[in-house]
Amino acid sequence: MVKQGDSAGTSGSSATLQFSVDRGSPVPLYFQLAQQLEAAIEQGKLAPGSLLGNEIELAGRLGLSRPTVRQAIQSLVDKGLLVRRRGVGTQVVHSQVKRPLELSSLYDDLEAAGQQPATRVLHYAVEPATATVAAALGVPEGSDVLFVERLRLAHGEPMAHLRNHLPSGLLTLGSAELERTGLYRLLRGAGITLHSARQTVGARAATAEEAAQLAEPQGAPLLTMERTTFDDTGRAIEFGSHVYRASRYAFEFQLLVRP
Amino acid sequence: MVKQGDSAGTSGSSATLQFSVDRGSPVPLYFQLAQQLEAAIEQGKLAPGSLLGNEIELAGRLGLSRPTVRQAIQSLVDKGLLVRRRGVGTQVVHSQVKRPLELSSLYDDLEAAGQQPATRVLHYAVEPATATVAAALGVPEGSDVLFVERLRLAHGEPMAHLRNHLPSGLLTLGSAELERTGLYRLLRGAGITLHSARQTVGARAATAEEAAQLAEPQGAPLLTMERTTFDDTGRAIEFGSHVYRASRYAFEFQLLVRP
DNA sequence: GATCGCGTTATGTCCGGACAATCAGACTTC
DNA sequence: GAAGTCTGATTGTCCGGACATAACGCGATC
Repeated sequence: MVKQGDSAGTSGSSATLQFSVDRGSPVPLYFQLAQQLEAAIEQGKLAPGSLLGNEIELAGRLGLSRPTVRQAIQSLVDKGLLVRRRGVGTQVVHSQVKRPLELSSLYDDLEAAGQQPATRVLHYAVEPATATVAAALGVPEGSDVLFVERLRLAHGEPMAHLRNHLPSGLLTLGSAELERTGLYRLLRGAGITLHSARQTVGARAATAEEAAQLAEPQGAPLLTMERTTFDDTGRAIEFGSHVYRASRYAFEFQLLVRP
Repeated sequence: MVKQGDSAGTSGSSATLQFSVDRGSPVPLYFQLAQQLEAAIEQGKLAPGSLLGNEIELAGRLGLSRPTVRQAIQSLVDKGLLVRRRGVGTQVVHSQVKRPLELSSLYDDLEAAGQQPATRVLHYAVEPATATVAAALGVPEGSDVLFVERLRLAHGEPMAHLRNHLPSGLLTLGSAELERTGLYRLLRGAGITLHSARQTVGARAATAEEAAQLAEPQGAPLLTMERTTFDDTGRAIEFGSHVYRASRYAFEFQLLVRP
């Protein structure tokens, strides 16, 4: 006797959904499937908690091999969208997982939130590296580094004060480009592949100068972040030392537990 | 003609290192290899920047198949220890990558740093959920939740003020256990598998009460963190609202770019 | 009626092979 | 001498199968 006993009947199980792959496309098959699964999850076509249907049957239905299907599923497990349970199946996770944590610039974050970001370049010069900067970037003390000081605005109001040091000769970026977009986008555009970053987030009271720049009362609490970014060869690409108005900004992120 | 042309001869290449797997062991072969590779990297036996040697040859030398070797390598790539380059090979990354970001409690962090953590339980009671707490935990407003308020000390000095809300009936933890260890360790010990968390990190000035509890002057900048933790079924496990002395504590973490 | 054992079902691990895509360096050509 | 071209090396993708292992539900047993 067939009855719609639980959620499997009402909310779309994968058996009812139509996935398809294009073998002529240059994009890998597992990636095509992963994209379609992710889209189905985001659109609610795959209900949270619902089973995905077993891999071997799904592979047969799509004309793919099981390793390929597994690769697609695994990539979504790594993103935290799916959970596998041996003997049970693969389930869509309930919670609202967005992104584990992107290496993104403040500019992109603000733009994505529709905050109309703008940048004012306060300082732009090649200077000898101080001891702190040299240690962070792994270059000799006194060697040339590009020092950029910027004020980031949203809706015309100051949000953060950004100080960045970059090894000289890494890329040629002009002051004009920095007014237009974020630093990370410029780095990526220059063919540099960002790999990892080491961050420290803290808080302190605003100095008189900072208070004036950020339109905050003196001694107001500020959120601070220091970050050193590395490319995939291990070279330090950038050392940033930023302060944010705590009244206007907070870091928000998701993190996953490695199984 | 064979000459030791470059670094491969001097710094330990994988060809000279002896890896071995035990087929009788219940631990997966790819995991055994991954552990040995990771150990070799951490001990410097595999120099940063050095090539790992091609997969197919490594597989043959160990008596494994290429997919198994690839799985081992892939797990280290995910950890950020290795970088693969098509047509070139697999390289050991230079930088000091520790951990992408663990879902750890402050207690464990302090203990690992040898800071002699201690906990003072200020409040411990089952109370009806407020609107904020109910929304964070996904339970009806007014339903029973366990409310725990703690003061965390390091070397006998106050470090943070921790407020946690847990859905009632999830686990039975006594006030005594909370004095002894961290909350996350207790949760894991109760068989709950932590999956993901949503965090917000900000800063604000200390209230009079907080200042007194944390031995800070009134209005001193504090680092704040709000965190909701979920298990792998998507249930909210815990909602925490914490403040840290900014003069004594900062969040430090590594993050990787998803390729 | 409660407990134990067993089979079903699903993922986890592993194999051996095949072809394609890409990178670096040597070679050729202008 | 500088530019483009070819070639070898190495990872990326994909296949089809095999057995192991864990979880759940069912029945049989006590």
